[in-house]
Amino acid sequence: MRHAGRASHYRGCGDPFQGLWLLHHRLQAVGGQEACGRVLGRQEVQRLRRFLHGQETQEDRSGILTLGADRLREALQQVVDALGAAGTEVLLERPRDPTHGDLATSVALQLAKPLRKRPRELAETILDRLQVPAGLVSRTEVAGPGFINFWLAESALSDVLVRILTQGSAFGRSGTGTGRRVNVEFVSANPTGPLHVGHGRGAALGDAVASLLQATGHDVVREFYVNDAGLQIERLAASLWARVQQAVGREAELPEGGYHGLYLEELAQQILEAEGKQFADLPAEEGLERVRDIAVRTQRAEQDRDLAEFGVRFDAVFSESELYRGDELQQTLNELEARQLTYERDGAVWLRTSAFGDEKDRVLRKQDGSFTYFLPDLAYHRNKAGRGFDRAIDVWGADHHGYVPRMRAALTALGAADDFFHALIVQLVRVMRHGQEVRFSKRTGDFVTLRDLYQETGVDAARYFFLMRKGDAQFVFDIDLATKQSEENPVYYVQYAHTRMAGIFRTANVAPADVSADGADLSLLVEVLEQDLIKRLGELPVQVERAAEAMEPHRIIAYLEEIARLVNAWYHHHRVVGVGEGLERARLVLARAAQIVLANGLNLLGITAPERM
RNA sequence: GCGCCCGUAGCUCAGCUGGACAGAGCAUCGGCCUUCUAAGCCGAGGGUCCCAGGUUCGAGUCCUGGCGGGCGCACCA
Repeated sequence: MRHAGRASHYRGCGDPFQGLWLLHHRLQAVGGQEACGRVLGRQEVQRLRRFLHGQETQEDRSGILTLGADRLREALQQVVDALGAAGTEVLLERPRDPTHGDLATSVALQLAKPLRKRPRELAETILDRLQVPAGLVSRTEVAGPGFINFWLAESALSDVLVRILTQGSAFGRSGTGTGRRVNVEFVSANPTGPLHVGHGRGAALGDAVASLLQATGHDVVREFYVNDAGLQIERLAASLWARVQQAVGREAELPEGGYHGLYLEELAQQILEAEGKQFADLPAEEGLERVRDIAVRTQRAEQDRDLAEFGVRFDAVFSESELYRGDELQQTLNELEARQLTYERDGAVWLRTSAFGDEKDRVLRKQDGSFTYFLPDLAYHRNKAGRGFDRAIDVWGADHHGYVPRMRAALTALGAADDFFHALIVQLVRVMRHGQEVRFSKRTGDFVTLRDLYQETGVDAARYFFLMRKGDAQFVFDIDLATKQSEENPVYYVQYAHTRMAGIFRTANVAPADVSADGADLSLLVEVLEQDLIKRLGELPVQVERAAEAMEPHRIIAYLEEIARLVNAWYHHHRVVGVGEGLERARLVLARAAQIVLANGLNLLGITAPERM
């Protein structure tokens, strides 16, 4: 096991050009439309839709609320630059404390020293000079040591809802990574046995990271690498052959370092049933070869089945044996030699990885003339680069983290860009059941398989649990908690919020997809919970970008739990159906937006968003 | 011995890449189902952010040194 875990109803403004007027103002984010409410005409919606669509690839990245924070940031930046601090980048953040506004910046604090001014005075100066895009901000203040806080105008909020409903399942996507080709390699379990819980964590993480990268515009290939050559496979074959012999009553011993798992005994039985008892009489050499092929095929098929049931699909499966067939090992070696990066010592061929940041040089070809595992791995990653990938992301188990520096060093030696190779390290999983740790070990045959796990907990629960923690944190999987179909189980919380939105549409007798902002007066959404929820819903694209950049899916889980909490609270305190036509329309829009965000987020993680539970 | 990761509430873990009083879930205690699913909502208690220095206007976050836990240090894969 190399990679272990590897609008149109008018409200009486009487202006025949209201639609255009509104549109213009919305696009310019000029305020003053309060008197006209925020009733959207159908044309307006369509034009806004086109506008939004064209903007998709140039998303703002700084802001919390998508359709405006960026302009505010730029306005601030202009003031800062004019003050003679051009090197300082203005950052807008959402304060933790809501009494500090919707957006805040600490530039005045940062600039106080270099400009030799008092932070609060500087903040006032910045505010004086700031040309706040009107219609976006309703209030500003200087607070604390010199923070500048902004409160968003209501119109900015309804823009968020329109945007979400308009984009639908595409909401959350962006184009940050457009044009970048990324290979995400994960699981990559040896075909020597069933996938275990550690592989599950790698599978959930790799798949989610791949989805995050796709959502940000990257061109992604999910790849599975099969170590179908080498010592482990020989041991597997020898183990299976021994089991075949034992199954016909002969004395046979498993090889040293062999595989003791029950699955090989079962496979031996199946082989004999299919091939007849005389199979055991084959000459050892032929028997071993037959049994090796059967073992690898069988194990791969089972792994694929388990992964498919777990909801993971690979775009490519790459076999180590392809490298041998294509002579790529030798080519890689030749290339390294040509670059004079190798030398011979003690009868072995070494690679000067230490010249590229590794702690010591590494052997490529052993004394006995055979290659180390390092060379095929190198050749494989060279192959990835050759296939045109800009980046190669590998999900590895923590037990291989020490392998990262030499891989990076070797790839640098081969001329790869610094950011070409990136290893995502996944800590091994400990499994608890009934308060006791379940040990698993492939060799002793005593372990919890991935299949056991998802059959017991369900795929959604298993994936959720794997993803709710940072990959490189040690993690205890509590089977009892994951299995509980009750409020104690965190998996259902987010799904339930989604289900409740679906319930509203059932009661209202509308198809969710038919809910539209057209004709809805979104200014009626005045409740605190509603406004908080809207602000947070608008963050999805930013959250996805950040999670993709950090390659940390657990951030999406944390965000979704926050959304679910706001949704559940809103649901509990405010009714939608039967509260009066106008308000009901507006709230249906909000419910739909919430449903979209929850569904998009869950789908990104490979978790279903059920209509009913 | 060296390297990497982790150390935050009783437990499992977040903390938006240095911001304003440190959060969630579970567990504990109290309240809420004639109304869109109570798998829910509202509230309470609970903290030396491992320790000690340092950088900074500001540190859970960055630096150094300790302590504790995991993993790794092969001509094994």
